[in-house]
Amino acid sequence: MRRHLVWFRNDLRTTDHPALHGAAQGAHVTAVYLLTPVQWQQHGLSDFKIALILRSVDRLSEQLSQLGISLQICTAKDFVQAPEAILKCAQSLGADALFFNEEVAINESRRDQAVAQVMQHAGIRVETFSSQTSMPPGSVVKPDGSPYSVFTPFKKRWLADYRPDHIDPLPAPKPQGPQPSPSATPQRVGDVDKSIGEQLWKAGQTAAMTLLKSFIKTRIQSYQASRDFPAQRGTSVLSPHLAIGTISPRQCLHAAHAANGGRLVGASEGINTWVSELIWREFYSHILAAYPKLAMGHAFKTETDSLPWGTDQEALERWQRGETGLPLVDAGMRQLNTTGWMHNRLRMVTATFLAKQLFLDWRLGEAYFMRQLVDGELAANNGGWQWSASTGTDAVPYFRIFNPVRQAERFDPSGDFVRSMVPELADLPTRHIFEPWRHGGAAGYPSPMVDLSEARQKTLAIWKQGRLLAEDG
DNA sequence: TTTTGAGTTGTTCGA
DNA sequence: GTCGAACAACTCAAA
Repeated sequence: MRRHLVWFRNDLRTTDHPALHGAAQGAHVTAVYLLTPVQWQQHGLSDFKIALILRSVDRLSEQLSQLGISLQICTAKDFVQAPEAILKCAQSLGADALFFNEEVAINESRRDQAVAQVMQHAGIRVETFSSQTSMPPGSVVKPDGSPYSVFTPFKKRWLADYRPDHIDPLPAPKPQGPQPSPSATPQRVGDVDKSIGEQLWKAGQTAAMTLLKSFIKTRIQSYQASRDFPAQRGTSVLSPHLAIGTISPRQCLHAAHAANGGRLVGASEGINTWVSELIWREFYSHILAAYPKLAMGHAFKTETDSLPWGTDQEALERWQRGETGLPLVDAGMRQLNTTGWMHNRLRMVTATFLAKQLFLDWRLGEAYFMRQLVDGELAANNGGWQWSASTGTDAVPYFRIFNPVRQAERFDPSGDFVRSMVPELADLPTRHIFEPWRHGGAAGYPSPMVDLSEARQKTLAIWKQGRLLAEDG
């Protein structure tokens, strides 16, 4: 019987796993997961995310074991060492072929090309699949084959190209003989303990599916109305699972459409809006695949790279610690620091604050988010930051500058979210809580690091000047 | 090729 | 308090 090796990466599940499904057709399957601690460190992957990955690999190992599949856990220093490690594993198993799902990010696809080369050299076939998005990057294009750079036409095309078979998730393969005992990841990798965030972030595909089902059953209908209020549990919070692949976007779309009688049209506002958010994720994956320069620190709008972005380390650290003196900004940053996750509305508020009120380089904010987020994905994080900084595809106009006080009044009207994250402000009445400096301040809480009105004027002036310079050539 | 319509998520100011 | 205009034109996508 043929022997196939499946390499698991950002797809830590057994259901709707094209590579696993493909490998199991008439062959004996073994699985491998490669720990790359140095790569994770260099990439600035968050401790929350690393720990969630480790725990999810353990769950995966158990699931695979029930299917009679053994999961080998190997370690390589970084991506440079990856091809050799995978080859060794394949050869020791006598594998005929290697199966895996593709990743778009630049380092990952370089690594994968190197692996494919090494394998072919050794006479081992390589078969790749796509599952990070529902529609593979590069597949949703304009009639002339070029990529979309504006979301709305992309979404229209995506919806027009939608076919049920894009959405129907694949089953887990049938069990293949006796159950091997599951292997486990180490308790610590580098400085990271596997139990970090254990209470917050439930690992594995079963937890992900439970979360999806409860969201579809009880919250998706009110998603549109409640998604912007960080004090409410209005969003799905499935992003950590999507990031590490304990659930697939197809499974999410399938569940959303099943809740609507299997149809796409005529869904409720809640379902439509949530599906739209999943399409945003697909949009940014397409964008990153079409413009690899985005993964190398370049703005989509090239001319914005020459704006005088700041690098003030002290200002950056105040923002990072959540000590800017602007309550909603600080609440968002502290939510990120303590949980690894931040509500979408606050990602916009804190990102806009960094790029437009502090006029710090948006790349510094992007990198910090990646280093902290449990759900960090290069494509979506970069897309979101460039949107906020007005440097990206289909970005917000440069003069659209969120005012964190106004945003707090609109989206945290009771002040409860700020109170929950910023204990220094917990005793302030709602009418004082968003601008404590106007009411004598609060013990232990800093005064605002910028005057919002002045900062806004300054940013508008810089952009106007930048635009004039760009026109001059 | 030209034309036309449209573009995630805001804020401020003055009537 | 509410409302419309200004912010700034520009680029994209499709007919």
